[in-house]
Amino acid sequence: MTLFAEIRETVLGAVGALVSEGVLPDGLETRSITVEPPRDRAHGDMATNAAMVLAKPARAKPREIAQALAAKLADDPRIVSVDVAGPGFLNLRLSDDVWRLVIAQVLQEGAAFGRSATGEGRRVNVEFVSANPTGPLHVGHTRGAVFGDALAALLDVSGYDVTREYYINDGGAQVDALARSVYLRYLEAHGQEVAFEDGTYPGDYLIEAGQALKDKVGDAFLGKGEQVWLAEIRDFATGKMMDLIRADLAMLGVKMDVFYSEKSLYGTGRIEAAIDDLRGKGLIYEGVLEPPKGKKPEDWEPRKQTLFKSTEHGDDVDRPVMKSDGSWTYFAPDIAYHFDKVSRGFDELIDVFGADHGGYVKRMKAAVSALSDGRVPLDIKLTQLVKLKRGDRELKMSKRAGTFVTLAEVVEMVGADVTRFHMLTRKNDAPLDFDVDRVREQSKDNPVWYVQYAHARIQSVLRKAAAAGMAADVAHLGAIADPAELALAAKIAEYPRLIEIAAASHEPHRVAFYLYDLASDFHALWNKGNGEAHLRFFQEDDPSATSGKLCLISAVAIVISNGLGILGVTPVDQM
RNA sequence: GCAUUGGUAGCUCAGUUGGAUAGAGUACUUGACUACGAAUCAAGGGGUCGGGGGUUCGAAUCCUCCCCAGUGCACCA
Repeated sequence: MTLFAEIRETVLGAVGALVSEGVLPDGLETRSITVEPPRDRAHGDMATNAAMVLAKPARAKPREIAQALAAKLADDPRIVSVDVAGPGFLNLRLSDDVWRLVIAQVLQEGAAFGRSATGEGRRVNVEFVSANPTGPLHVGHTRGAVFGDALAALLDVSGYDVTREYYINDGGAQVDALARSVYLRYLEAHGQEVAFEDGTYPGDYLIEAGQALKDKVGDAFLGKGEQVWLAEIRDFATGKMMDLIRADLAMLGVKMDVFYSEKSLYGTGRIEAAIDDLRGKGLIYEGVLEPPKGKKPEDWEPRKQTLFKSTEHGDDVDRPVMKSDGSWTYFAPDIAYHFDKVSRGFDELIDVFGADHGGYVKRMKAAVSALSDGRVPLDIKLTQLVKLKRGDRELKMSKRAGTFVTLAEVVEMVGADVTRFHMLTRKNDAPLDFDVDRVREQSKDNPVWYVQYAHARIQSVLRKAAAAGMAADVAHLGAIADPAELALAAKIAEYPRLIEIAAASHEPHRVAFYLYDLASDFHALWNKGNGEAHLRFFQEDDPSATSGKLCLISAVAIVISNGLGILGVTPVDQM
């Protein structure tokens, strides 16, 4: 339980006491009572809205309830003062020892500080990246990869049982195009002149695959028709591309637990089974869709299709699962795949998509809702575009022109840590500028360095103290006494709550912003030591004060390290 | 036309899920190194939270209607 939750229990206890005394009526709804840090620290350490929330149902004035609660709360040894403020806020000031205990707790728990059991071991599947196996990952995929991985880590520390999963789109027409492209490279490896037509992939990255194919099959496919080689080259090529993609992910430090093949759904009755499940629920029918209003496709004509009644589960129109020629649409295997996820017993599903797939969200949610009878929630997180820049120059991405920048290139330029952190300095659904020059800057313009610098500074002090034979010792926590020091401790105390909120909202970027704030508070305290010598962490002539203050900064370092761990960034001891 | 994501300081963006006088960074101005790492810090100005209406003790946040921008819109994935 976080410190805030503990104090909230205390507040609820005070409410209960007033109920039993008859001051407040019984049966009050207390769910919306919150205890949180006040926006302005001058108001105190924590604030609760209890009196205002209870005022209406209790038919009493908020400030009167607040007064009564204040009297009760003042009895708690951890609370040194309670003020009624504004419309009925209760501002609590906590004893210094509360913060010192938090520091002790951080030192004791170390890497476990901030972990919680709020997930209650629920099984959650996070599907992300899932790029087509037709080439290396580019910067767009990078954002999805970083976001998904950090979200998975966030859920992991919050007590969920997390599976990281990649869906390989190896069943559609694009892998046929890949196979044909590799065949061309294969011919090239045999010294033939080839031309890459529309619908093929002209990228250089397939040259190696063509050569490898030649090494494997020799001249067996020369002069042969597609029916001879297509299936085999398709498998060969997608295998090669997945090797490439795995290597890209490894560069970023992303490890998938499951790679799930779309192809494995075909010819195994699994798509049929999924559709049958929907049919059994009366959600499959033959019908003709209305043409979209406004912009009508030029070749539109009424066609009878097999449709999924997704409108029953919140979609805007019903969606085709089978084409008029009797083959499956791309949506059918996706339904089967999510049916499989539900069948595997996950309690929650998360899909991370690029923003260009936003139009796909409702039908996917409808499918999961129908397949699981509303039991399994599916959250779909969209990652917006990344605008890659170098200074003022935008690096335009064009697949056709072959000028797209790969994940590997970005990581080689700036490193995995910088890439990961920077990708998380924006909310997932806000566009992101990624300036390869700026992110390498070593200044506070650059949040990565700023946070890393705080960590390195702390290690520097710890090294210096160690050389003088001093180390952190919780026996001297009393040395943390200045308001500025206690404020930093209070910031540390917010960390577990921040993690809970970030996990609940599926928003890892909150961790990055928190770390920046924490680093900022630390740097501020450091500089205060320039003017006020007693605030310096290392006191040459006072070992006991030093060992107490070292506890404080060690705790900062631990929290930075834990937070960076969630983001997948390695803290540095020296810069 | 429909759906969807955005619109917050000159610029780039947060905003603790409905809380108090809306915050950072950047830029600009002015200060702090005989100093635990100045790769840092402190101070200052800067806002009709796109606009109107509604819900209530209380709205950047929820509802509704407009405006602007990105994305997507039957047998392609």
